[in-house]
Amino acid sequence: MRFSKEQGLKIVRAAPLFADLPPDQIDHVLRMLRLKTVANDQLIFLKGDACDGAYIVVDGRVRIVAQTREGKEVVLNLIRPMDCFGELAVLDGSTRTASAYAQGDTVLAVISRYDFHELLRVSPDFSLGVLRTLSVRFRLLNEMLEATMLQSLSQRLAHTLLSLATKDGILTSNSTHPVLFISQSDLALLVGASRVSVNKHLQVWRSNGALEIGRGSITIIDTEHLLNVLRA
Amino acid sequence: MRFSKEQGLKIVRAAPLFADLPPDQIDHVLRMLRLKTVANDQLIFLKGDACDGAYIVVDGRVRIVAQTREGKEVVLNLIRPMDCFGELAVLDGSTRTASAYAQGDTVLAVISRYDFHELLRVSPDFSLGVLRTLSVRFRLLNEMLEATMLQSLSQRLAHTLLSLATKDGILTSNSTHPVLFISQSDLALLVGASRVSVNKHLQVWRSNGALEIGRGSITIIDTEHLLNVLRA
DNA sequence: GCGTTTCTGTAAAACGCTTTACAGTCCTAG
DNA sequence: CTAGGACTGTAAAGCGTTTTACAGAAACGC
Repeated sequence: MRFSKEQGLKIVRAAPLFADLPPDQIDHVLRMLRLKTVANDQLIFLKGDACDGAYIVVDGRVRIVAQTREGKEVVLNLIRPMDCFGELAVLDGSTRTASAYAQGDTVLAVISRYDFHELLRVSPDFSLGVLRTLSVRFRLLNEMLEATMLQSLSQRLAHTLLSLATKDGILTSNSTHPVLFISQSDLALLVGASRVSVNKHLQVWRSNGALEIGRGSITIIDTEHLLNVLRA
Repeated sequence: MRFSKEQGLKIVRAAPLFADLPPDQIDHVLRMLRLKTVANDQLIFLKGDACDGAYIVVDGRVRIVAQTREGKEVVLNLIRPMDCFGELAVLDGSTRTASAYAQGDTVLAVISRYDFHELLRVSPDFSLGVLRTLSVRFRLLNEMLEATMLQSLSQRLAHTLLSLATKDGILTSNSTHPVLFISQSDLALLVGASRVSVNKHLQVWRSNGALEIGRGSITIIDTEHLLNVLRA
């Protein structure tokens, strides 16, 4: 399905992938975008699949996931609106390095592999954007690898809580403390640990007054305390 | 210092980074390469450093390393002759994501940040090479992250042994079994574990007849056995 | 309203890895 | 020749995490 002109414009203007495009190329890109809606928890692509195209999240979220045959699972990345995913496989024409699932009902913009390469060919500005996107993602991945190899679970947990707070934290009217709407099981998937141990660490921080824990929500009371965990 | 014409030619022809260059650009690139020799274990750059340029290993090896203040350390990558490193920081103008040390006396070819960007500007073929190099490294990093998060130590060990065998394995005249010249401590750094636990696993495989262990060397007798560990 | 599912909170046992410690062997430099 | 350093081999204790199990509370569907 096609995007309406205004929808399309919003995407091309706001997505970092297109940030370097000069105005006269916007129309060209706009015609390449196809709309795709995905229901909650639905598969978008599986690790090892041949690639069809690159995606930009328009609304909702996408979980990039690695999993074993036995069902063990880790969330490698959470893609939020206006960010793209799946561009690596398009770029090098190889298979998907991980699987992607919709988290909540999600709207995607798709660029076919063919159009993506066409764009790369005609627009050096686009190449620049791709390169920048790729390097950002590279640094993220590197940071994650370092964290899992060198840091303790409590450090990784503190880090993801703080990072989630800046990205998804919601400030309610009557409080200055950011609230995260995430289950402890989903948190466990993000840090690559079991729910039980995640809960243990959260309990410690709750008793310290650093957190408040609700059903499906975590309120960060003492940011400084979590930062100190990172420095430890 | 400059490379001799023949040295330079060999590098430009053999390095994957330059694989896409048309012959008429080779001379241009050749003039950009500077020679740098580094003694064993000497620092090349430190994580967080501003970037000076990108490197290609000509002779010897380079360890890409992450480390904590307390001295805990992991080897993220081993760069072998004709492969490049440090190109990410050059590309996005940011700081080094990890530290680099020479492993053995090592010869490097350096391209300054300025020259690198000049090359990117004038040569789409070079951009292609950079993109390909980056995507290969990306897949490697991804695989490593997945391994550390989802696989057991024995699986990671088996994987690195097999991968080292194909890359550095040496076949002696009287045997068809590849020999790795690496200490168990260095192996431990590669898989991100302690020497003691690495030794334990190696002992198991020795008693299975899958390995032979020497002082500073490991001979892989039964490749199939290690492959089965991976599949388990 | 009632059963089902989802989520949190605990507890106990089991597991794997690290740490620490030490002995033995090989290698090398003085 | 000998002392020191690098490397392997082991053993035991300690630690953090996973696994398993279960209970209670909240949300949901019908």
